[in-house]
Amino acid sequence: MIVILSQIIVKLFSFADRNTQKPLKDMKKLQLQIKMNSALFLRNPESSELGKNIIMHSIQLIHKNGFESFTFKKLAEDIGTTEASIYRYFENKHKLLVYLTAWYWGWLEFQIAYSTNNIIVPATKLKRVIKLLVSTVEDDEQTGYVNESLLHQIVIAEGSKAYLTKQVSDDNKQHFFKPYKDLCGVVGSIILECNPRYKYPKSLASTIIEMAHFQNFFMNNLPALTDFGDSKEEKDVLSFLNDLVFSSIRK
Amino acid sequence: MIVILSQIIVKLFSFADRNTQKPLKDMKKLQLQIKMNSALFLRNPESSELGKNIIMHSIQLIHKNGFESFTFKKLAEDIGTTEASIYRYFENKHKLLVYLTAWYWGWLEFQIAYSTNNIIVPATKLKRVIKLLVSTVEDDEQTGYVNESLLHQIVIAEGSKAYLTKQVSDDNKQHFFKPYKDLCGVVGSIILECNPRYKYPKSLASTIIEMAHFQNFFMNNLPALTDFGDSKEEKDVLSFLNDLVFSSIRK
DNA sequence: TATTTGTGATAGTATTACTATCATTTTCAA
DNA sequence: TTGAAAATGATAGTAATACTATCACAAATA
Repeated sequence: MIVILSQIIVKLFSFADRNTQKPLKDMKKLQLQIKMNSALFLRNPESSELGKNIIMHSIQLIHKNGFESFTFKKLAEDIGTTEASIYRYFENKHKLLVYLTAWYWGWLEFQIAYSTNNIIVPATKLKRVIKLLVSTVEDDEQTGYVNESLLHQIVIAEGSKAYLTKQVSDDNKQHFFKPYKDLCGVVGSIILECNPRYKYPKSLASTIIEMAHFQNFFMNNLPALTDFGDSKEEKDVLSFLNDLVFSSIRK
Repeated sequence: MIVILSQIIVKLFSFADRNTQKPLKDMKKLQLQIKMNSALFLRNPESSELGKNIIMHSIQLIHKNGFESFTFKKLAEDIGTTEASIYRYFENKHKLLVYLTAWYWGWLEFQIAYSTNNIIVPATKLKRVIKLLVSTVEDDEQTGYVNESLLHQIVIAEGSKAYLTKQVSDDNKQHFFKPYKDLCGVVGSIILECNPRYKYPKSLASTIIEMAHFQNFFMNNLPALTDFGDSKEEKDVLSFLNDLVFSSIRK
């Protein structure tokens, strides 16, 4: 079974035994696949073991040492392959970063769609969304080679670098940031559901998204910029954002 | 006359004629000097022509080509000096970026102090502050070698890279971000003047500061993330932020 | 089984990010 | 005004980065 909803493909695999062809009970799994813009890569990393290793190990390495010190050479050594092989998948490390963040936004949009599915009251929906944006994610077993928890932290610390470049307009023309914009659109329309007369739904949406991450980063690294330096708790960021958002739209 | 207020030094120079020693009328100038953390440089760039050239040309080059493609070699060529000479002033380009952003925050704090000087009503003060944060600055003649207008745009597009690094905590220990934190403190206390019971003054302050820049960047580069993509006008960002801030603190 | 496709191994280049040395010029203090 | 100290320029060199190219071999596929 395959379900496709806009950018996300949900596959229900029935793993079968290689020899007997009988379905294996415990290997029946729901598998999430985020549809990626193919202009982001030279060869689809999902299509091979090496590709999946590139994603998996790049997440680990960027998380560990930061994007600046991350190189394809180090990644190759980490995986046990060669630099040249990695260049067959990604043109350069910038594209890889954009790929990773785009994947994250796509994944998050699915989480939001999934977790606000049956909720009718828009304000409740919006609260769920904010919570998802702020919260540390657990590693999602539905997506084999991606560690969402690490990726979340990468998006916090390095995500902005994906678009804070001179090529942002070119990249945008190639729709590299579509998942981010889609997410922003989804959040914006929930805001409008809450208050159809609110004037800045998209700007408020991007503010929530950015601040969910920046306040977290500040809290942990430059605590004087926040009011949560002592507690360092996500729930405080959550309270702040809820207060900010709902006082704006319920005026 | 020299006036010193926390981080800023205001010098009133009476330029005198070299020969007659009579003060020259039209050359009487107010000169602003931002006090910089000396751990940011190896040799103080304010102390020499070459140093001032480094600041002036680095602002031009980073603005023109972006921080990623900016190198000390290109800067040296632009100035007409050598790479080695530049390394005598700054350890590396990261320190230079931190220097430039720190300078900007210091300068902005002075602008805020100056322009809210005689205002009594806190809300009016806060509005002024938001306006200063959002507005394109005119090149300030009081600061010879710094083009504040270009620097403002650099801070918008590259400013976050000053702290989004693995060394952020080390840099913070050396007080590299003090000007930013001070500014945030100033804005936070104006917020508290408006409403002493508001719970998140510092987080709201950093939100205003970051969003004043990010919404501007989005508006011009990723307009789908804002509600101002059509107009592309600063006054719209201003309205959004005013709405956001005052509905939060006047609840 | 022949052919395409992907990977590994190796090599090579231009640029970046520095460090080092030494001669020359400028500054400043006695 | 002179003489030492400090700053700059000129040049060279190194290790790492960010790639590109080539060829042999293995695996998948038709």
